Amino acid sequence: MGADWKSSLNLPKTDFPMKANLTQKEPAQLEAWEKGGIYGQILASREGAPVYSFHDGPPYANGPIHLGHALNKILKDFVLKSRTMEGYKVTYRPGWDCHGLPIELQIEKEKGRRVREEDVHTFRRLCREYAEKFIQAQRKDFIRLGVFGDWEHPYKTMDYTYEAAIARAFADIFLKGYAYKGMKSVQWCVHCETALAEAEVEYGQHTSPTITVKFALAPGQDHTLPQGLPAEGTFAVIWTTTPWTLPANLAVAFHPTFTYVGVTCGRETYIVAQELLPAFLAATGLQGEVVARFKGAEMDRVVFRHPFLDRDSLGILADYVTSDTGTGCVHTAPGHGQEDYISGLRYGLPILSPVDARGVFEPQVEFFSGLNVFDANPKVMALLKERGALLASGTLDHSYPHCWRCKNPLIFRATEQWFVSMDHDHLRTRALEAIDTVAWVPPWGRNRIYSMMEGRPDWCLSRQRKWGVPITVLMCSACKEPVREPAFFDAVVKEIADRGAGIWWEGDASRFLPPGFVCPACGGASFRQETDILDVWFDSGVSHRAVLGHSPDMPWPSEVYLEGSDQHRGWFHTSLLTALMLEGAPPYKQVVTHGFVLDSQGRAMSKSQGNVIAPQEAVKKLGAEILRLWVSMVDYRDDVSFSWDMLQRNADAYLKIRNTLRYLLGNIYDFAPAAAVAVEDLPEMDRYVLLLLDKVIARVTKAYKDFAFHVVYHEILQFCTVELSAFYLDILKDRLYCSAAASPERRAAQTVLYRLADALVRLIAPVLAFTAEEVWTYLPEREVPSVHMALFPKPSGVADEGLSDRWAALRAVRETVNKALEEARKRGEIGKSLEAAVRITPADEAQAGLLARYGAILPELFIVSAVEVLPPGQGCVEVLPAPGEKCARCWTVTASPVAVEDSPLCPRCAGVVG
RNA sequence: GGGCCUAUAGCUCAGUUGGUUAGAGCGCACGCCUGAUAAGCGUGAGGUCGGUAGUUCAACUCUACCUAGGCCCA
Repeated sequence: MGADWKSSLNLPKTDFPMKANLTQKEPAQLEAWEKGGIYGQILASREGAPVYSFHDGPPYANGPIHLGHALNKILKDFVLKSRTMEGYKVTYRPGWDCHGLPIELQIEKEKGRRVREEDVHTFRRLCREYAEKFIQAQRKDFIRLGVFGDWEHPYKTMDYTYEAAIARAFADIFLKGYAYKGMKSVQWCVHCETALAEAEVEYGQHTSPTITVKFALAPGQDHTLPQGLPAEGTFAVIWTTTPWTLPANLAVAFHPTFTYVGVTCGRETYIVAQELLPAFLAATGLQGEVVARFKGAEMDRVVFRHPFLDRDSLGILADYVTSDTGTGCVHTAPGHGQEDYISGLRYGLPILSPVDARGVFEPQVEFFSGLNVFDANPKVMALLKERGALLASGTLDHSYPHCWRCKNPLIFRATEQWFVSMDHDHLRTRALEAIDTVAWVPPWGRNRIYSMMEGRPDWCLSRQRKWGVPITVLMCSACKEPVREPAFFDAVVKEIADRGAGIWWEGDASRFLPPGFVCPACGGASFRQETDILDVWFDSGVSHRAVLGHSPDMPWPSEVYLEGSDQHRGWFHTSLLTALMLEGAPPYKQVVTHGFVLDSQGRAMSKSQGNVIAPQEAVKKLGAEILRLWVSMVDYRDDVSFSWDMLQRNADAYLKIRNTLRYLLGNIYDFAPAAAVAVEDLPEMDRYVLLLLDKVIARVTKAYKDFAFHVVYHEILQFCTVELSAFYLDILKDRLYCSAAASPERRAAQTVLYRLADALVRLIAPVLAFTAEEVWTYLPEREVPSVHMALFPKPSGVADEGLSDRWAALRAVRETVNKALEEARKRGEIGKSLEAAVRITPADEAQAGLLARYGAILPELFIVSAVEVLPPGQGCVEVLPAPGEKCARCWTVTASPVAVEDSPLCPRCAGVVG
């Protein structure tokens, strides 16, 4: 037995645990951060630094957070932390969207419908409490993810000050002339006498009457008729399941590309889609001869006559016309159908809807006034029959919308609503131009929002609901003109700021008018107040104004908006519109979007599919850090997959990074940065590694800047595994362990290890927020108490001078040697590589020159005991058992052992211990 | 049905303006080490680049269509 040489080695030493124990350590770290006021400290450390304005898109305060929320907030945290480490002062004030239908519905479900109807103030209080409850729950979960921010002072769209900002924004838009009152067709329950949102509609079987009706071609057409179609005795034939909507008929729609025929049956000629001709003939029992054949496009603006009213009905074109039922000619009543409404707008038709809230025809309606619409169906049919316009009738069982509460069938009814005009002050044009001044990440976002903006109708702001901010408009009872008195709005907004938007329902809003105010238009002194509330998209759409521009740390506009790609239609869209109306410029310079979280099969997560994974569960099982690492791993610009399997594999990657850092820490336990070796005095391999580090620093910091976090992940992991663990650190072991502790060569290695640790911990900090902080406390020196207050690493600035090329060539040789060693190992000739000596025949002079130049360090580089380089030849590597004796200290096989204390030692080790 | 988008090894990503045998890490298999040890090292096996048709001397890369999936709209 030789002496205990192991104790003479400088083996790694660190208390930094190999096992992360994240699920236990993270809560402790969070507590420490909170106790130390980390967020405030970071801001304080950036006093006077340039400001990076960041504005949070508010999640809806309804239900616990899901993976999509986690993805979004973690991405935001990457941005916040990385921009901070770039040296900016970044304030993060999270927000919540609180008003709106889903919460109303939830309260109605919990407390019953009466609550809403009986007392608006109680109802609103319940909604407010509900939202607050989920804000607290979501806030807790967001904090748990390691997201830093001003969680004590988030913005909530139901805050009185925020509600006042909404009302102010509406007032400004209104006073600038963007808002107008118009008609829109909505789903309406005649029993509940209310408009219904899409979420309140239930589809169920319903039996409707069907009628086939002819519309005569109007005499004296401006249009050239298709060839073969008689100018007289010709009819377009429509088919409908809602006879009662015929009094509101204003058009007949044709599909522009369908083929239509004129079929002559007796003295009359009927226009129907060719494909539906057999069905038409079967239904009517007619027989006929096709006399004309033409495209639907030819019917554009051809005029027909209403079957029983003294009114024209315009031929129009529409893509939604189908050829599976009916006749291919579609009865169009813009006041009674969604598609009809759109067509009506396009053709400039009035939105006629002569039906009141109870579903009763208004007095001016000929034949049917005072009748309930459903009761009117048979009467309409009778009248059609009387006029000879009814070609066929029957019934149809089909899916039809019903009220989710009273279960009665719904109707479409045009009602008065407030709109934002897309044309006022060229709003649409300016929006399109503004889109091109914004940087969209990924770039296709530009096209997406552009085409939406290009095609969208006027923005309907009205909601016939209670949980929201009222449209604070007063209208003259006499002439119906809205009041445009600025003092009125000032008074309303002030009152809302003090006591909340509920004040609108506290009696007559005329109290906000200046004393003695009369209608400027007619002199009337009596006013009626608007009862609608604002679309919640308006609430969040003005967040830039409610939140930004009030303090120097959060200037308007935001540098970036970062949300899911669905927000091209949502928040990005509405925010842009409000900003252009209010400020004349977009509220963001850059828009970053992420995709949706899908399951491992690439399918959407849904309760019905049972493939939902909760972020809370992932945090509980593996820790927030692993979830954060997952976010950084995937390319979020597409949809991202999530599965336990993936997360588990990610935990392995985490351990690789963690262990690499642990090894670095373990080998600098006796190193003081003051003892660092100057870069120019470092061995070439050490300088080469610093060069590699510089490249990683450059690539990673650029990736952060470009929001390309998955590049960060892959760069770091690649660097830790390939460059460090498998190459540099493996080779360095001999030097670190066996050299004299304070020897220049060991100090050189430690200089590099320290730099590596210091740089890596900073580079990973935005992603691995917890682990980086843990590592930070183990560094021998740190200029700030938290890694999150630190800056990204500066490059060492090592000059290349051919270094990377030469070392790339050396590493190629190393690979060949490894293959040869593996073969020898397979033959059982060696175990570990130190048992081997290699003999290299270079392939050419160039390689021979390279190997000659580095001859002295080749054994170290290959981790073998001896290397012999022969004259250039066919390029091969031979592996032989290394001749000599195994050094008892460093395990290298040495040809010239020295006996020290009965042990054979290599000359180097003999020198070190002697 | 329309708009936008995605599809490269089991997983996550690379693949520059079309140009040799499509790369990496993880995972997997086999082996080594036992002085990073619930660690470390080495070697290896995995892909007809979603499918079909086309443009081209040449296509993972360009075009069209199809399939599967996602978001938004209807």
